[in-house]
Amino acid sequence: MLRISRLTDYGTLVLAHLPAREAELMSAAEVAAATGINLPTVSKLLKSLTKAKLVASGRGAQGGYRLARDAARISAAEIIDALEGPVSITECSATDSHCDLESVCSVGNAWQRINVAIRRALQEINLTELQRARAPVPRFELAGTPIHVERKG
Amino acid sequence: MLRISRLTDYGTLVLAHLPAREAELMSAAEVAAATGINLPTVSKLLKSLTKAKLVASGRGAQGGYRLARDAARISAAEIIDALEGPVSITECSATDSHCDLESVCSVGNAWQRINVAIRRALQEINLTELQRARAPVPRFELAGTPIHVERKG
DNA sequence: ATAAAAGAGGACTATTTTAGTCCTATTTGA
DNA sequence: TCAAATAGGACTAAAATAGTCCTCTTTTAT
Repeated sequence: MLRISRLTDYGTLVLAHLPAREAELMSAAEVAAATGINLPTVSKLLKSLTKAKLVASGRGAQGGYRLARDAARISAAEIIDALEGPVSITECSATDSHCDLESVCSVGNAWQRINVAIRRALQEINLTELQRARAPVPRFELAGTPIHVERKG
Repeated sequence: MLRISRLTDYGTLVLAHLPAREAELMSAAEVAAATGINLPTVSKLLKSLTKAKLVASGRGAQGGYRLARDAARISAAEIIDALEGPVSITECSATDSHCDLESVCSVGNAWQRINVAIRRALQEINLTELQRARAPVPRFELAGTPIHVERKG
């Protein structure tokens, strides 16, 4: 449930290894070597991330990639959107369409609202935080009840 | 993305239509009629929900289903777990295993921590709230920054 | 007793998503 | 002008999801 795809996970790893905004470009092959992910896959990810403007690219010899902005200005939500498209938690909330069950759907946009809330939270998490493997654990507050999230093991 | 499956969405709808804890049982066929979902699918959902103890069943003639507890005591997290299994946001966080990229994975359990946080939040949302189509919008607070989530349109 | 109504459980198929690979075109620097 | 790169997209393979169906057991009413 509530799963991001493996490619998005890899994509985050790729982003975490990329040179900073003003630094020298790094080729897809180098990124593949650094991350241990297959070159074709890295290449595909970098293309998507470039199209989404999270990554800047240079073509030709000595070409390559680097972050398009400071890591602190790249959010988890943007990474997900770039690699999976802006899909929502349920199908009918995704399309904002009228599904067959509409007339009977008392649940309606409950999941939708949850989805929005989660997405907002994800917008507050940036790549820098994703890079810090042991960063302080996030805290969510829902409907006034603060919830502290402990580390797993 | 962060998507729940369509079956989970349907499952929530089914739950929302089920009689309360002490009420009379409702057959799968009746639930199917009430929700507009195919009988085989409703049946499958109800079996899963029963196995997960969210729903109580009676067999034989006059048999059927009803909620096993008050709607207020059934959380969104439980619904997801019942219908999709306790899968986590990323693969390696799901298995707690050692993936090939471990040595290089500076991202590590960042998504994992996010996942835990989201799950905790989901535990605070109950079926009653899911039933209220226009309930007050949830608020998340992440890492000290309160985020208010407006209604969509 | 027995038949009918209902759920339990699981096997199976089809569909859809996701992942991964590869080919061709374009750009750039030496 | 050649080689090193990215851009873009087509294609295949694998996996997850959805949906259907069959058989067995339980319960109630006749």
